[in-house]
Amino acid sequence: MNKSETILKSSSLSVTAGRKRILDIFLDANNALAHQDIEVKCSDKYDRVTIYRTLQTFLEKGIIHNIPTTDNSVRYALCNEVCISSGHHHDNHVHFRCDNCSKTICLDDVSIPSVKLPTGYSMNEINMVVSGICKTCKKEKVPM
Amino acid sequence: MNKSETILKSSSLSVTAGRKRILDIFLDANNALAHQDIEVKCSDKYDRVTIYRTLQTFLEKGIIHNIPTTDNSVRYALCNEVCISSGHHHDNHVHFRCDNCSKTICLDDVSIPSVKLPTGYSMNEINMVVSGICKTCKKEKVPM
DNA sequence: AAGTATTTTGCAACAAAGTTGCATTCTTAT
DNA sequence: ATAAGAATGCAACTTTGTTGCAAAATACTT
Repeated sequence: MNKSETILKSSSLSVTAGRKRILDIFLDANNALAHQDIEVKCSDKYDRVTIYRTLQTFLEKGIIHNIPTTDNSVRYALCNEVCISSGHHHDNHVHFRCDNCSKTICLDDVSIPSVKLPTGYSMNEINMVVSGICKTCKKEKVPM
Repeated sequence: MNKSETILKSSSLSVTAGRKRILDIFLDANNALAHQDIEVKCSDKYDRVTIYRTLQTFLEKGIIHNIPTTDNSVRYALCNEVCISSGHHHDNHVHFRCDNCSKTICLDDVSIPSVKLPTGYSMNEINMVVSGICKTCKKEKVPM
């Protein structure tokens, strides 16, 4: 039983070829993926509608979390073990979006600092997205 | 010369009825607006395409800024005077999205705390969106 | 291991959101 | 007042997202 299968079972989802495939795509990726990215990688085998529904299911089960964007193309990334095993979100990390390669990644080690809201507001979730130049792109520009 | 006209002129944009209207909608609003919200308020008079282009122009001129969302419907809000007069963004405030009324607002007085990125990353912009229950919705639930 | 109930999937049809080119209209500057 | 340039509306189109339903796959029971 491979990893994707284990995750699906532990989230009490039935194991189907499509779900395994999509989950594997996430496991292989080193950055957050938009619906579009997934479609490109497997629309030959799985229907667009299936991808929508699968992402929705994964979100609800806490297998992936979404990252807000400013360009109407929400990104999704695998949650950490804690989220997956508990079935709900514990993510508290900063996301980074590279202005150069436009990849979005989870900075698992950078946690979101707390903020004090004005009186009367109560807080549920915090989302923080930093943009700039990523490690890889910076390296590629400094050479020689 | 009213406010919208002043803003347009100071951003060196030509003053048209459509731009004035859309800008007035923002000036009147006490929360961030999605394209859809604007369309509802004026698609009888102005074409959908014009709204897209106007928002794009306002963004580029630093009249409005966009707020990332997780539901593929970016919100826009007026920038503060500093942005508008300087022609580029100086926003550094936290945004709040109410889970109840789903309005998004700028918390102009809450500034985004700084974060330390891992080595190799350089920072350009930070975006922070907090969700929870807003002042107004909380009040409405506590009565009697 | 077979049969059945339940879930998931694919398809089709549709609705909504966003884009592009071009002719017309409006602004601005002279 | 006019001419040059910019903005708008329209049409056509592409992309993105949604829904209902029949067929297929999965999981559960015995």
